[in-house]
Amino acid sequence: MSDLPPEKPNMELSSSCSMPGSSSSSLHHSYSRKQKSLGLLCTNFLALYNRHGIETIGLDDASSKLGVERRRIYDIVNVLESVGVLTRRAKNQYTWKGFSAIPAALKELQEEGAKDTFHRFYTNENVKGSDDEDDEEESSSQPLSSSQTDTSKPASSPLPDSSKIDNRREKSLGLLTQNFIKLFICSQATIISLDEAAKLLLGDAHNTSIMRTKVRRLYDIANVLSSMNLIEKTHTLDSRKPAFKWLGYNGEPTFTLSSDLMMQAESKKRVFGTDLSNVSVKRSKTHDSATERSLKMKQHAIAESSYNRIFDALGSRGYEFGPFAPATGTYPTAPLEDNSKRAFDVQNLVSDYRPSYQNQVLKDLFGHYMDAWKSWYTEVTQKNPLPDTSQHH
DNA sequence: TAGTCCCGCCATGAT
DNA sequence: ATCATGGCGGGACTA
Repeated sequence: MSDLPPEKPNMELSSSCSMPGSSSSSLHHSYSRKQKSLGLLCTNFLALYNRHGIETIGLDDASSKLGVERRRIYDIVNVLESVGVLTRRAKNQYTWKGFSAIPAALKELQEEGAKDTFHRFYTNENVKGSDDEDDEEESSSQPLSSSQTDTSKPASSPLPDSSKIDNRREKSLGLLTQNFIKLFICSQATIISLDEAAKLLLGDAHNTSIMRTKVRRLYDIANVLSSMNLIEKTHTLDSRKPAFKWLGYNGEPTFTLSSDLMMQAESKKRVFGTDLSNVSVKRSKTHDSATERSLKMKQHAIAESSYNRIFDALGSRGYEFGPFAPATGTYPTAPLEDNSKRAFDVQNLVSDYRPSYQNQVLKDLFGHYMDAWKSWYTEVTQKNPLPDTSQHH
């Protein structure tokens, strides 16, 4: 008893229509999906915990501070953990590792994917109209030990259970995230559409249903990975289909609480005299220049292993290979703007359970933001003379 | 219309 | 049994 306090969601949508114009429910605030996106939530999550002093994170704490159901926190935490940013410490508790842990995690994934000639999709399954072969194991740190790769089941036995757990783990968001990332760092692919990724990760499971689900999951993953700036949304060069480009770890980006969250705090209590409305440290991002550094781990030519084979099999239509090292900012294509990034609609949204903490936390954060921003700006400015293009007066 | 992907039911694992 | 996790997919939103 700690949940479901505020409201009992009946079925149906509660916040009826969004149709502007007619009707006269409320003044504004059309329900916007964006402000509830996993990506935005992740950004807020990081803004909240990505700073010195944070050592452990409680799921309840995160849940209440961010004003979302626990379920969503699990989603975020799972993918963050798969990249090393977090580690599960105990029930309800995670240890913050920070972005500095990403490089090592990526390297491990890279090696992991390189070796281990994925004997993936030994194809076919049997029984059950649904197939779905996904091997790959691994998780933390172990010198390879293919663990218990079941697959020794034929014969007679409805499969006891030994592999039942693996089955679950197999479909976990965390593992999916790692495999998704491996697709990029263990091959020359630079741009991959979620559709292709799903196909690749699945063993060619034409099953539409499974595909759909997998893709949904990939969207979730892509959103949080995007908010960390590890990937970025674009389109495949050829077909204009939406896809994601691997950016790699380029240093830790700056995170800012979504304005609506800030607004909540502000409206509740103007702690700060001046208006912080125009702080918008946002917009920075590491847009273009990010490319080059990403090939950091690209020098491993080992990739030609099984992955490439898979890519071949599917035909190289969708992806964007980058066999040549993009010397310096060699962008294969136009930046594609899309800067829309996350949206910060500042409207409304006052509901929320436990408004308590907010103020306090946010207050803290602001100090942090300013610092973070300043040091970031300084760093960037020094590292790169910043010829011009600085839209700051 | 084709993409996105939020929402929360409910199976499953931990206690 | 209760509580913690987290698959999963219907179908509402968006572009």
